[in-house]
Amino acid sequence: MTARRIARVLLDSPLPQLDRLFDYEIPDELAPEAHEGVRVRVPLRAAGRIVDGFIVELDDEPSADRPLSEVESVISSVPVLPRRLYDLARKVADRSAGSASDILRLVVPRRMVRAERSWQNAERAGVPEVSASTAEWAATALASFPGAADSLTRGARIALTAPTAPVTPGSPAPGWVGILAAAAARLLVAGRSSILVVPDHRDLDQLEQGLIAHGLGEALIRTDAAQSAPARYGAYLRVLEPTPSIVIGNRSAVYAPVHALGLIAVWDDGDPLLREPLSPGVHARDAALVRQEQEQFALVFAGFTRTTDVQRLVDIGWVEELRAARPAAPRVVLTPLREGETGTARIPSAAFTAAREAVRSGPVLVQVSRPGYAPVLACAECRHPARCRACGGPLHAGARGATPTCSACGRRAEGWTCASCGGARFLLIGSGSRRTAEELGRAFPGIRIIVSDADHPVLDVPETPALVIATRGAEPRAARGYRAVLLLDGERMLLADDLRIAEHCLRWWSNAAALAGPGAPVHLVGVAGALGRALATWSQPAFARAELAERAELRMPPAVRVASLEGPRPAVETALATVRSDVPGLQASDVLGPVPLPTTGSHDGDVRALVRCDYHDGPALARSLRAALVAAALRGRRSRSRGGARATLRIRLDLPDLNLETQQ
DNA sequence: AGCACGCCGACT
DNA sequence: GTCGGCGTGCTC
Repeated sequence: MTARRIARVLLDSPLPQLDRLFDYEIPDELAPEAHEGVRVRVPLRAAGRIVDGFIVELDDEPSADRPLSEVESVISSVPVLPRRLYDLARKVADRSAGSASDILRLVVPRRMVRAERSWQNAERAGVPEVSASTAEWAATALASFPGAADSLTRGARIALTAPTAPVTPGSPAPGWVGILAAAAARLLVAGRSSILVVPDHRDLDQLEQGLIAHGLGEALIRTDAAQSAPARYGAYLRVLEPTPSIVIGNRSAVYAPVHALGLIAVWDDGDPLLREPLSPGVHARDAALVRQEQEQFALVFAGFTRTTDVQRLVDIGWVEELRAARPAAPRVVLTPLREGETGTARIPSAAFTAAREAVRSGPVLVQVSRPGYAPVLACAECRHPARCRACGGPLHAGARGATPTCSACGRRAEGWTCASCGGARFLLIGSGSRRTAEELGRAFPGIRIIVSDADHPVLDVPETPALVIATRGAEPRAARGYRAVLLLDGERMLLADDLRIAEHCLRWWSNAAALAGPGAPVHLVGVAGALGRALATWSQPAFARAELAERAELRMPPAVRVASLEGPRPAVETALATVRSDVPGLQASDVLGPVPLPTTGSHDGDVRALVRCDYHDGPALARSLRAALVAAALRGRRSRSRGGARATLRIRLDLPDLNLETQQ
């Protein structure tokens, strides 16, 4: 009996029933290349096709044991899936009831032959140098948080509120960039790598510029979904090199298999962009926490605000709070809105005066809740909301006198008449950014007006006088800070149908307030109470703690974990039965629904149920959901072949919210 | 997804 | 005795 070489292969398939390792024999001619971590093509006989996969491990076994198929070919001899990355993907997938290959697809780029060849021919860069001046700068910057350097080197889990001013006076890099850059520099000196995760592209640009400005460009690797496929693959090959580096990127960068990981920093973890929209929908914060359980590195959650998710970790002692030696806060002025004020009076006179004063010396930021001109229209006769004739969606106007357009389907409503009274005239309700710009333009003659929203974002504004009207999240940066910030429409923002709206508003306002220059006033208009006080006293962690206590009482996330199950009613009911018997800790009140899904076309007649549980029961819930998903996938084929509806079950774990309507 | 296998009824 | 339809289960 002779021994044969076998490979355990993870298949690149989204099918839940294939999410395990398959054994293949390695034919002699492939043996020299078939290392651990390489991409291979293997036959799946029962499926009658060839599929891609990764060799996760190698082994020897006697030939006679069982018949095995052979590895068909080795796609590339570069080991792109290190064992520790597979282990991480496995753990993250298990925690979220997803497939390991769904995680790895986000991390390991497709092979690009030319990029691989040029990387192989390029000279290996040595260990990146950190100049004495950079090391000294980093030490000084970190000193603004007593104990930071020690926490970073001992691999602590940290939550911190970033400074709104640059860490070095006069530096072009914002304070948050300075702190993250200094932390990465500190670890690079110690020969360790860092991963800095930010929500969007603009953050990435700023971070990249800041790192280069502080002399850390040599170690920098940017990973970015907007890169070309060869550039992504080239960057990934650099990440794999056995030298310390600083990887910056969006949510998927959290998995980067760098050498000697010393730090993962997640910036502004309340931004929804940090949650992967593709199944299984893992948040970068959760992925970082899982990773921290299997590797020894410092984990930093930094922002201008505090999410209830991170505050929960602080409260249970899993994450420690790192405080600035001299906490600096923007100068927030709570400005009430008097009854009966209309038009430009939605800006109270105190805020108006502050803007007039401030705009003489530079840019003033005005944050509004909605883009466009008039976001809502109503019948001038009966005041009923104006609706689209085709789909019933709400109408809005792009400009004064323009034909109304449906906000849901985009159709133009030529010759609109009111459905309830037949009236033909409508009123413009509310002010979007363009209408606000028009109003302010009249009030501030001769002052330049700049509008920035999600569709037409402006990244930077000059230091010259200007009124900058921006929707939340689209605020441009002003190099030396805004001379004043006006946060309008707070009341309206708080009306959104979202159970976490107060937390979100505090994040939007904090992020805008952080753009104010030193001593510049920030007017929060029309918001009082605990929320207004939290911004005014810059005490977001205390607000998050109070919010979390309320959520714990109501058994809402993040005090508990929540899963959603969607699909045809029988599939959801069957899965719920599985979950009920597998997770004994589940209370009857912890299963919500099933209720019919709003009909969106593709899944007509589907229902949704929510299941919530304590963190203690989370692993059992994830395992049970996974089993239900595999069972549904096997059963689903049968009903489909009988001509039945798609029997697929869709499962998500760790929803941010219980709200059934606003969940995507 | 796509293929094999096995059970059962209908035909040579 | 054996051909083939269809439901079921698996994929190294």
